[in-house]
Amino acid sequence: MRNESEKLSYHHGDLRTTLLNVAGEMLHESGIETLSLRKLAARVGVSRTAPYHHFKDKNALLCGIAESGFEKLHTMNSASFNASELSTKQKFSTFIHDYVNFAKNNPELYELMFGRTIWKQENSTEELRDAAYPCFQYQVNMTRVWQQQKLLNHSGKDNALRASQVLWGTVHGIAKLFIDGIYTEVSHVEEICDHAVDMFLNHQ
Amino acid sequence: MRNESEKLSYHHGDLRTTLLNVAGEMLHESGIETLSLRKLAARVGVSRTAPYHHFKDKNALLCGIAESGFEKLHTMNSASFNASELSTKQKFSTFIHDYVNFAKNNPELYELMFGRTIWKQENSTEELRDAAYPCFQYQVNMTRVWQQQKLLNHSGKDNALRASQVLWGTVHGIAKLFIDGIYTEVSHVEEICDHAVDMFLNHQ
DNA sequence: ATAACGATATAGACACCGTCAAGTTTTATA
DNA sequence: TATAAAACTTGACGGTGTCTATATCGTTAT
Repeated sequence: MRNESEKLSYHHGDLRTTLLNVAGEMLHESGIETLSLRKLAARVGVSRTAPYHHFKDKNALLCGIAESGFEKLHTMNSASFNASELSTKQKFSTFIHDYVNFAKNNPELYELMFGRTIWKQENSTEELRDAAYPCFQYQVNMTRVWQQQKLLNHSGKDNALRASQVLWGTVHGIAKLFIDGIYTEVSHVEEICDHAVDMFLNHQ
Repeated sequence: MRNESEKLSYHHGDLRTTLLNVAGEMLHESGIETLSLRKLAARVGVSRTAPYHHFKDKNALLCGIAESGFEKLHTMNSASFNASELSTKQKFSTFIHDYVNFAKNNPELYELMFGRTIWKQENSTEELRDAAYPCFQYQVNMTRVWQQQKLLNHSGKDNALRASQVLWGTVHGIAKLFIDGIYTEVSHVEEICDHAVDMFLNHQ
């Protein structure tokens, strides 16, 4: 057990958790580009190489941060989808808005969660995939329900997987265009989301 | 004037163009993460700091590469939109497929063109913006025409800018999910695009 | 109680990176 | 032909991730 007076002891006590938390803070504050293991270690008050006893490498640490992001996103999605006071149409609209707003409010975390840093070239850890895949799958399940309820515009054949990939592509794309600085007028986010909802709904 | 026998002269002769071309090759070969000015200089056969006489910094070089990408994309978009043998519906479908395929076939270039490296924090050069903005605007113009021809599903009010932002978001998002390694089955690209077209078309 | 051991933390070193400053060589201009 | 400008060079600095070897602490077995 550690207490305040032992702060300067050789062993930190709970370095893994602290690293994840502080790295998350630094990510939120100044972005993934400037986040370095050395600065993280300095801020935590530990040597440059200490983090390597808790994470295989920088990538593993990043995966750890992203992991908690997926849990957060998954929780958010299921909360609105199970909100009994919302109509089906409202649930769909809420999904679109919530998703993009999640990205808007946690831009650096979102960038990390869905960026090539983690996913390109087999960089994702098994733990990360275990957190991410159920989150992806949940979106497919929601889409299936919306299709069954004839909520979405389409010509004939239903395909929940393909439709969810298009929907996800849309929210992901809108989010990315804002996060990466291509769309600069953040005030238009809600309007664009409203328009997306309108364009996908079946108006017959 | 330079010729083959003068390859080893002190002055390169056309270093700026060569840097852009070789950097473009290296980008295509192994991605933006591993592209360094030092390796580029070595491959061109010039000192580490020589590029700085033609580009303010690494970012300016990257903007130069991206610039040509936007010209290529703009050309592609206007070519299909002006193809007289295509129906309106076919033009819309071609836009969606072509856009995503452009990204699929030039993943690293696309990543650079629309990535935060360039757009975040005022990194884009004026020349880049002069190439990119007309390309963005063209997509708005195409969308306006599609709306006027009642091609797109929606409830009532037309808004070309907002609709084009949603469409762009969709193709951008689909492209990014593939490029960044989240969607791994590249063989499904065409199917997803077909579905996107179907979901956006007015089927009445 | 103490010896041994594994987990945790450390400093040193290496190979990269972008880029600044100062100096050299070539070309263009007056 | 003298001078200035443009193109290119080497040297240096501070930053990065991460490998290796070493030191310390906490726990567990004798």
